Amino acid sequence: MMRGPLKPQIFDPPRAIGAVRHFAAEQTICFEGDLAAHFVLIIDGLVRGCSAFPDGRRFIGAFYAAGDFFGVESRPAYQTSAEAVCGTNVIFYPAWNPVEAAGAETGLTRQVLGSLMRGADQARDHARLLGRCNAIERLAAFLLECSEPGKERPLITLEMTRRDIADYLGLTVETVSRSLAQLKRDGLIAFVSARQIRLLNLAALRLIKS
Amino acid sequence: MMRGPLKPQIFDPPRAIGAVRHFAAEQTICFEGDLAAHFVLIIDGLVRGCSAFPDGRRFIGAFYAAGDFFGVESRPAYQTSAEAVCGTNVIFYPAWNPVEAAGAETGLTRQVLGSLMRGADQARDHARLLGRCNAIERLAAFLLECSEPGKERPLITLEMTRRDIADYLGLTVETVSRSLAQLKRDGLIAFVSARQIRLLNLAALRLIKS
DNA sequence: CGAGGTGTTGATTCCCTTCAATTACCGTGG
DNA sequence: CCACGGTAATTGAAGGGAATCAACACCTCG
Repeated sequence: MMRGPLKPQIFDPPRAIGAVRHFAAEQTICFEGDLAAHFVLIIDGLVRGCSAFPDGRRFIGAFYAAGDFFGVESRPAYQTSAEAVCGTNVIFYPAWNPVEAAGAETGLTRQVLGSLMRGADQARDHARLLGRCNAIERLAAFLLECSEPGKERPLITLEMTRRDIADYLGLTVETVSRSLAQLKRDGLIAFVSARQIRLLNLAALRLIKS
Repeated sequence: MMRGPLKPQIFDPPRAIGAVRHFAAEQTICFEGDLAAHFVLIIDGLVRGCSAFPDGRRFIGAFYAAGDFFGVESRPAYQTSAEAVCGTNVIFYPAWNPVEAAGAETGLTRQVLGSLMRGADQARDHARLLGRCNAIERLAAFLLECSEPGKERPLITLEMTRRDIADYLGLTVETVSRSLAQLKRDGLIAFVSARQIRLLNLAALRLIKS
């Protein structure tokens, strides 16, 4: 999450289908259950991978930012929907599958494979967070995820709503709001605005996240 | 989860390191943080992939059964420990990495790739379950996961303890016990013993799982 | 300026956890 | 074979953290 725009060199344009395509905020890029004929590379913007329950509950499995791939599936259909959180540019590629990819040694294949493995790791971390951490710990982990590494007191800009954050962290919007308020009270973060937060104490946040 | 023993043909013995190795119940097969020099194929038995928090909490990210691979990592070290739940036989292979694998088109590569992708899907499903489902729903999903498909009223044998189940579902042992008791009261399952459960109504369980 | 979505805060409820006690189970050894 | 010990599992009572319900504040944009 939270990366800058990509340089065109790594797109592998010859294999791309069509040019860069733009999606406005809240537009769906691919639908859960649809045939996964393509996978997608994000050039810039932010995408949420989400799935809906029959009764209206929603869950966001991951946020994807510039340089991330999504839509590489082990089954014929997309397992989750992908929706633009804000204005987002992407490139489509023909569906990737292990059998043919194992033979073709291209830069793109390597990138997709690496992305797959990192995605699996992240999903496992996410499950761990949701399985065994309380609200404060989830928020701390989320804020750290959103921050670029290396900065001393990073300023993070949240493109997503509190509802998105709640559906990502398995909480309610109220609990997200209250937990952020507590982190502020404790002096670990400061609000520039509701969507802009400065992390004042990375060490303490990492400790909470555990 | 819950598969029978494997046929030797699919092991790809030429690439295996050493012969089949046996691990007794509760033995650790690989340690979180250790250098991931190998990945592992399970021949028979059951393995839990788990990670511990500094304060003693534990989380089980997945159970691995015959035919499953684990230990294929995107980083140099194992992200989770792997422990035998019961007596388990495994084969070790030299660590797999995307770069070399992309060139080598072998049966094993294909299998590992497929396993990677399915593992990622399962981790996402798991996160969804932990993020947005209550205790009863988690148990229903778990029982369905443990049952072999196709059977009308499957009898499942749980090799793991209630603690293992709790750490997999992000609950306490007490809540696991109580939720199973409720499913029994509702006539959806029947206990042969604490570790043997018959699923009496798959349709209802699937409905709960949602 | 007003409208509507977004976010925060307060009061109450409820589901799961925690703490505690009892029961069931299983291997061991008399 | 059965008594014994220890772990595993169940069940009960009480407490707590997040959800729910409700009201209000804050932007953003027409």
